[in-house]
Amino acid sequence: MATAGKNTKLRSQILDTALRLFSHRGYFNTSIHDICREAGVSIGAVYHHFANKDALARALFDDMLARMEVALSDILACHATCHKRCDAIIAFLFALAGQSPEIMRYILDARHHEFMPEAKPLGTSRPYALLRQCIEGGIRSGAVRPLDPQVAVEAAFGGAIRMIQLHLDGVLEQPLPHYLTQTQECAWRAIRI
Amino acid sequence: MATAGKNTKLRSQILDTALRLFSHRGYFNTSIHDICREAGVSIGAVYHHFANKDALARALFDDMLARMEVALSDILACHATCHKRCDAIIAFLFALAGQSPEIMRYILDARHHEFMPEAKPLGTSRPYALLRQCIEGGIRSGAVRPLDPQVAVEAAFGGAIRMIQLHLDGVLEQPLPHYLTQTQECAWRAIRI
DNA sequence: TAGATTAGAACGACCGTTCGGTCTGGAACA
DNA sequence: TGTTCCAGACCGAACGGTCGTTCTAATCTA
Repeated sequence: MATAGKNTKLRSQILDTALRLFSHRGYFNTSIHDICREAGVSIGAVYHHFANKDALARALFDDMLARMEVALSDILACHATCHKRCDAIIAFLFALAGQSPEIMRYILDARHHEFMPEAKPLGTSRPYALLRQCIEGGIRSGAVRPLDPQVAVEAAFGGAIRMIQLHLDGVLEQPLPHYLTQTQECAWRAIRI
Repeated sequence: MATAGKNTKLRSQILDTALRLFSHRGYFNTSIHDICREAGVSIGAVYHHFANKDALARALFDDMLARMEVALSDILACHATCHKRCDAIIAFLFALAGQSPEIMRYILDARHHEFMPEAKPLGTSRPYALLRQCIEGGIRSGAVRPLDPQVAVEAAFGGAIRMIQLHLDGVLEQPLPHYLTQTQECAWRAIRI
């Protein structure tokens, strides 16, 4: 059984290696044997901590989403206005993409439903709900135009997310922070009153 | 050898089936045997028309990109101002996502570098270049603020693309056309002077 | 008939998973 | 304290199945 609570050393070694390999080669191009070789861990250890390959990927995904949720909650708590919150969220996403591209790639790039059949799409996740909450607050306060919330969320953060994708694809000519101010400005102009 | 030029009946049967299966189950969850069964075609036929599974996926991808390029060129030719072009492009993308979700899914959803190692990212494709050309024209004419072109492209079309992703994930509450006007409006406000 | 096309059995390689086993630390007992 | 015992942690060879690909023969077509 996967001991969800206990964080043994091997368990996190496995998760770290899996994140690296999954995000670089993709889920289907990474075998359990690969993970074991790279992590210096036996096959038995993997199957001791995780029910199977799917469950390993899912544990990783839940981990990433949980971290993301904490960070976003924090931002909402630290900033009062919708405008400041949007700017801070985009800055955070850019920073995360710079520091931990593997996390970003795993969250954005992977087609999770291909290997986690019952996985909900990103659009129904808790972090996404926080983005929506941020925008809906702006609409209520009159800072944001009375748009459909889904349209407003994507208008506000879609550009930033796409910029991050370009960054991860190595297509961007400049380092990511170079585009931060303009991206924030466009995002706010798209939805502001 | 793959007879790239000749369009035999079987070849397009194979391509159609591959598109359907790839876009629903994903590349790695679709075997050549699956395609043969569904298309009512023999394995030999597949390997007569395509060098291997990768090449089949690549042929499909090139096909889709070519169609996309034709459609976008057409739009640029039919509309004079940047504003009208942006609106028309978003309307076209929405229409395509509604009529041929499989094409859209295959282009947007698939992680092509996972099975086409040397594939260029979408950000370097011809259709993307056309989007950029549209925006750069707007900047030159003074209709669009003098932004970095990459930021402006993503600000203009990122929201629309994300809305389409939500639609393909089945997360949208209303049918896609319901969101068209607001999406166009947000896009233009993000970049206009 | 020559060449293009289609058929499908067969093969080898890989991959996820299983399972019988070893090791270790500490609880229970004398 | 010394001994026994056990459960959780970890190991890795082996298995069964699938998949991409090959190959030879059959069939069509011009």
